[in-house]
Amino acid sequence: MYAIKERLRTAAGAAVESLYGVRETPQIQATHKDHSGDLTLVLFPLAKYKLGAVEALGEAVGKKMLEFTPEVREFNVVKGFLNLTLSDEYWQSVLARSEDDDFFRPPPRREKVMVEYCSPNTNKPIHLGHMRNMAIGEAVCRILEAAGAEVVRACLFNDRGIHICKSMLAYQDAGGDDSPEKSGLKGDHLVGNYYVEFEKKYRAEVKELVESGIPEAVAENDAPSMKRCRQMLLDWEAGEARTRALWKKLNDWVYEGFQQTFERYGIRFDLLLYESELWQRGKTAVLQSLQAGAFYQKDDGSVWIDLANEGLDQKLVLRSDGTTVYITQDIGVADHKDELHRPDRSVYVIANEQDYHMKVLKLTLQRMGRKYADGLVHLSYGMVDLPTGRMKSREGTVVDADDILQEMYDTAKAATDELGKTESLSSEELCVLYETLGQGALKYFLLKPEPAKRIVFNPAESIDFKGHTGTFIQYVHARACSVLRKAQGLSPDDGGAGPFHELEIAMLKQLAAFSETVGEAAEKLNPALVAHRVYDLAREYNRFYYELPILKAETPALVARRVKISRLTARAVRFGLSLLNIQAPEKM
RNA sequence: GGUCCCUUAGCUCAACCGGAUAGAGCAUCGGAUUUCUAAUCCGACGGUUACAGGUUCGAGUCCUGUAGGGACUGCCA
Repeated sequence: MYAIKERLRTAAGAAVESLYGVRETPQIQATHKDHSGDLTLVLFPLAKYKLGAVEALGEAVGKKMLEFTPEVREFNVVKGFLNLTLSDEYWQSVLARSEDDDFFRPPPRREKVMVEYCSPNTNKPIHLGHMRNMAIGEAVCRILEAAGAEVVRACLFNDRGIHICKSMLAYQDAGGDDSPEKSGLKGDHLVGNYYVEFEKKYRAEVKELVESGIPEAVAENDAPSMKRCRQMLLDWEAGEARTRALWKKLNDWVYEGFQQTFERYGIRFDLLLYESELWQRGKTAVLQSLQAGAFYQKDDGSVWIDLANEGLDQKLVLRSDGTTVYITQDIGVADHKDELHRPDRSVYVIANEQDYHMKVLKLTLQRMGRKYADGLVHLSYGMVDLPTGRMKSREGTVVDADDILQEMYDTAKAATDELGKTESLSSEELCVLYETLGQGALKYFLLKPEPAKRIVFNPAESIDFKGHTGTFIQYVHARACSVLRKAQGLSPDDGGAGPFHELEIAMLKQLAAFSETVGEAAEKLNPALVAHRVYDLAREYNRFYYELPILKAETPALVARRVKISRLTARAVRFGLSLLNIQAPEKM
């Protein structure tokens, strides 16, 4: 649709200039559904030249278009809107081009993009919030690739720090020789359980101290478990052998658990970054920039950046004892990423609770003279909340990723079995199907809303399989595939099939609009646009399928054309879902 | 106090650079299968786009203000 829109717009601009001598290229958009036509030129802006009534201008431009633009079959004017109807020859040419490999792809972008997403802490399992992050991150990668960009998928493991020591400490105290093999638990779940154990014990200590009259803030600092935890962090930083060995053992278990979840979810990273290897790198950079005058130092030795000119506050970048803080580490990681891959853009898929932090990071890097900082993009998304509010691991209200994947599988199985139309599938194929449907529903649920909006997930209500869902779209794929299976051996020649039915044109419009949507989604880093497009296309096909005979159409040529539209639909749906990291089943 | 995000039908979400009578799904009610997969389709019901101003041929969309919800603003990560 790119090409025709641009052509008509240019033609209209030329018509306006030849008629009135003014240079004004009108906007073009899809024609409103209640008016006849396919594309509409908006002529209101011509009013400012005082050339006469806009209706008269529309008539004149329309006549020119009809005369000189073969794609236009007829036109009508409503107020300042010039509605154009495209010719059957044009639609025939779309159909002829449709088999091209790049029919659904936008003009290629020449850029290298690094996308960092997921980035979990290694003290507890992945939860539903990460799943939204991964759904968005992976979809953005796939969309960018479809748009011709080179993509590097990066994941940063927050594998060191006080929170890691918490699970280590609890394991050291009560773990004995517990292990994933012995407990039968995935490594990340096992370690997560010890993290919860720590929090329980620690909270009890704090409560006891508070009851003995100590203020809560002091109690939180002075509780014995917390003191030991801080000591453990110091030991870790000093490289103390036993602490390091324990750290490595638990983290390796966690990584193995994460890997299983990533695989099941259909995700693989190109670049794994470990905070434990990079956390000190930012310090040198900060000290250099301090000398260069980008930062200032207080009397106690701490280093700060003043962002008052940008409407923000002062921000600490190095502690008085010379140790690093979160943003120091991020500076180091950013340098590291740039050095490794020199991406044109570096996208951070991180929840909107870090909007402020990411703003500070970008400004700080710019202040430090990092040219690559201009290419930093924070892809911010809303959190996944429960009806009761935020998920809190401490309170045990997190929705675990592995649990929800299993629940989706079970729900898909129950729904499929109830319908009972899968006799032709083997038990292996059925397992794949349940997984495909369960994840399709889940991922679509996570990707459908605009990333910026927060999502409320109610564990008591299962995610829908009907209506505006992933399942609906998958169903259309299965339906179209069924038609294609039955069409094998029929003549593929769609020549002379006669004028297009309006429902055929509606389908062709959806198919032709696809590449434009992918381009826009890549531009805006917004998978929801693809999600909506593929749904609209699926809905249109259901109408087409219901209203028109395909295999029993009047003539062989017409059968061939409608089969071709079905094949295109299946291809578009498969492609669109693949951009969302969702599988398209051939039967369901 | 400061920075930012969100608010559209009972519920969950759309609305392409500002464009025509704001559209879908769920729920409710009614209809469609001798025919290519009914996880579907068609219809009905449902709106002062939180509120008040402003900009203009035209505002859900842009600007200002107000209200409500949320996040951040730690020598935690």
